This record gives sequence, structure tokens and C-alpha cells, in this order.
Amino acid sequence: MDVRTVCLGILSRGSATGYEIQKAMKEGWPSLFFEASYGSIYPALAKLTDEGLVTCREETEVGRPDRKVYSITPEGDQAFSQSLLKPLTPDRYRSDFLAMIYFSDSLPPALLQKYLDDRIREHQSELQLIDELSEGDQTPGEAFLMEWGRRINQLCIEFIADNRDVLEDGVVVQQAEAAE
Amino acid sequence: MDVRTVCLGILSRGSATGYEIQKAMKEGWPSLFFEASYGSIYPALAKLTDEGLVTCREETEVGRPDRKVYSITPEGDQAFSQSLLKPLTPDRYRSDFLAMIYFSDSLPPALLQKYLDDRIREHQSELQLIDELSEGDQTPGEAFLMEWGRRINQLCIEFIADNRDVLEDGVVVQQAEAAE
DNA sequence: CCGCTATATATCGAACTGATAGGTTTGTTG
DNA sequence: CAACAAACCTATCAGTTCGATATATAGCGG
Repeated sequence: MDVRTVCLGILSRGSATGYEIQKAMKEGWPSLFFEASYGSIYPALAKLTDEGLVTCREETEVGRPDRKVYSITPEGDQAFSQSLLKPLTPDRYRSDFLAMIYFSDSLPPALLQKYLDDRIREHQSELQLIDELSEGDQTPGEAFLMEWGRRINQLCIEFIADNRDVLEDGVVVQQAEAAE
Repeated sequence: MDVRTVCLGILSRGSATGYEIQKAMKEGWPSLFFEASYGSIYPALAKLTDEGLVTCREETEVGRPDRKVYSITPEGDQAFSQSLLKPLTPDRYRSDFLAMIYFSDSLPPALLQKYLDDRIREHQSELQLIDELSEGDQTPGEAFLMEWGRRINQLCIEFIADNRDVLEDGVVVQQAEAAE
């Protein structure tokens, strides 16, 4: 699923500006499964407009750039439903954190500890984000995503707390061996 | 952490060809946190060779393309250790599966069920991969990644089994409402 | 009044993907 | 045993996407 399609999907939930779409991918429900930069969102919206899948209503503001509010068209709705029928592509995941873990034997122990502490805090922030998103309305999809996000983040926090000694003791053992 | 750096990291564990590096990112431990295509791996290795961070020993084979075995140099080792000190970039995650969940109200119920079944099977495959990787040697980082991967995949399987009715019943309820 | 954050648009070089090309060896199966 | 598939190995390239940056204005706190 590319930027084009996710933009369509978000617009199928309601009209939005490019900025708001990016924000949804950064702080809304879509942040749990997608993210994209302006550099791909704006060209995507321009192309979707060309193809008649969305329309653009330009709200002229005084003294600042025009707000371009995009809305999905019936053709866009149909194109989106269609694209949901195409086979799912595999998840793509890239994690500096897990890479750091894998290569942690080449890392100063103090830095490793800092990274682990930071990571726990990040998971806690995401739990808080999910709590905030969960207030109010709830489609079945959102309810599923909410609980999914909660469980994953809780597991990660618990796992790091329980297993960090595997990494930190590994370092200690190596130090003891080196001391012999 | 870009392709360059991960290639360096993999080479710090032992010499390899471009093909083997790609395989490690697809089927080895690195697959848990990184993936890259040939289109980025080969140029990265060429550039690293130019910069003297890796060396390339060309093994001429009879009747097939030369095997280019890359090895890390002391400068490469140092560059890699250095790059581990740079602040971690946030994880990047993109999931067609979770997107499909979020938009599942626009999806035929039968297809939703198929996607959920497929997903459980994918998680089971990954559990099997982790079991295979876990045979033999084990650095602290690998032990941590192993258990991390196991727990996450187990949680996902269990969660889908326990909560799929939230999505599927949602659909059923909508059908009942439509029938009135 | 300075710096910061939020709103909003947009571009651009660099990085990366996904598909394709090209050729060989090894293993399997009808 | 021949045909076929899968693994091995290098490599390119169009198109997509990232990350940083530019440009403005409003509003808030120190």
C-alpha cells in the first residue's frame, strides 16, 4: 500500500489538507501502520487530483498560504475499495534500536543502558498516545488497533525490563573475562 | 542506520558476498530489524570499497560470474563503532495488514477472514525461522532478539485469535442492521 | 521582543525499492 | 534421465520515498 492509497483511505474518513494527512500519519490511528513525509504526500495529492479521485477546494486565507482542502470523489471511493482487494504486501520494519541490540557487543555499556531507558520511555509515550486516541468514537478497526497497540507496547516495556540483564550481564561477564 | 552501516555491521561478523548480505537481511538475524534490496546493497559495497572501509577479494570462478567476497578493514571496524555512537533514529514501520484492519469496514468479510488466517500463518513461519536461527551459537544480542521475536509473534497470534470477533462481529452487526 | 510551536504549502538531492536481466550449479520429480 | 525449479551471484534503473530545508503567519511564554 503506497502513499497514494493511504491518502485516499484517510480522505475516505473525511476531507483534509495535506498537512492534516501528514499529522494523521504521525499522531493519529494511521501512525500505527504508516508514515510518510510531505515530499511524498503533496505529489500524491496532486496526482490524485489530476486523475479525478479527489477534488481540491482552495480556501484563500488572508496573509498566509491558501488552505487546500482535499475531498474524495465517488471515483476515489471506488478506487480505494478496489485497492483493498489487491493482495497485501508484507510488513516492512526497520529498527535502529534492534540493530543496536544485535551489535551491542561493540557498544559502551553506559550507552546501551541509556538506549534501553530511552526505549522504555518511547513505548510509554506511545501507550499514552493510544489512550488519547481511544477517547470517544470507536470503529471495530480502531478498537482492534487500540488493543493491539496497547498489548505490543506493554510487552516491549515488560520485556526490556525483564531481559536487559542478558545484555548488560553479557558485558559484565566479558569484562570479568578480560580481567583474568 | 542506512544500508551502508548495516552492511558494515554484518561484515564485522565475518566476510560475505553481496548476495550473502542480502540473504542475512532476509533470513538471518538482521531480518528482524532490517531489509534491503540488491539495488541498495551493491552500490553501498562499491562505495565502502572506494572509501577503504571494506576490501574486495575477487574469486574467479570457472564458467560463472566472479564471487566478490567483501571483508571489513580496521578503518571499517572503527567507522562502524563510531556510527553506533550516533543517536538512534526512530523505528520505521509500514503494515498493509494493520492498514487493512483499520479500513476493514470497506472490506468483504470473507476477505477479512482470509487475511487474518494468512497473518497467523505468517507469524508461525517467523516463529519457525527464529527457532532455526537459535540453533547453536548465541551472542547476548542474539539471545535477546530471539526471545523478543518469539514473544512478539506469540502475542500477535494469540491476539488475532482472541480478538478477530471484534472485527468479524462488527461486520455481522452491520449486516443485521442493514437487514432491518 | 526573542524564540518556540503550530499551521500550511512546497521542493530537491539522496536513498531506496521492486523489477528485471543474465548466466551457472544443484536438487528434485515425473 | 530429462525437464524443471531453486539456489547462487552480479548488476542496473525507473520510479518512489525520505529528510532536510525554504517560506510565511499566528500566538504564546520568558
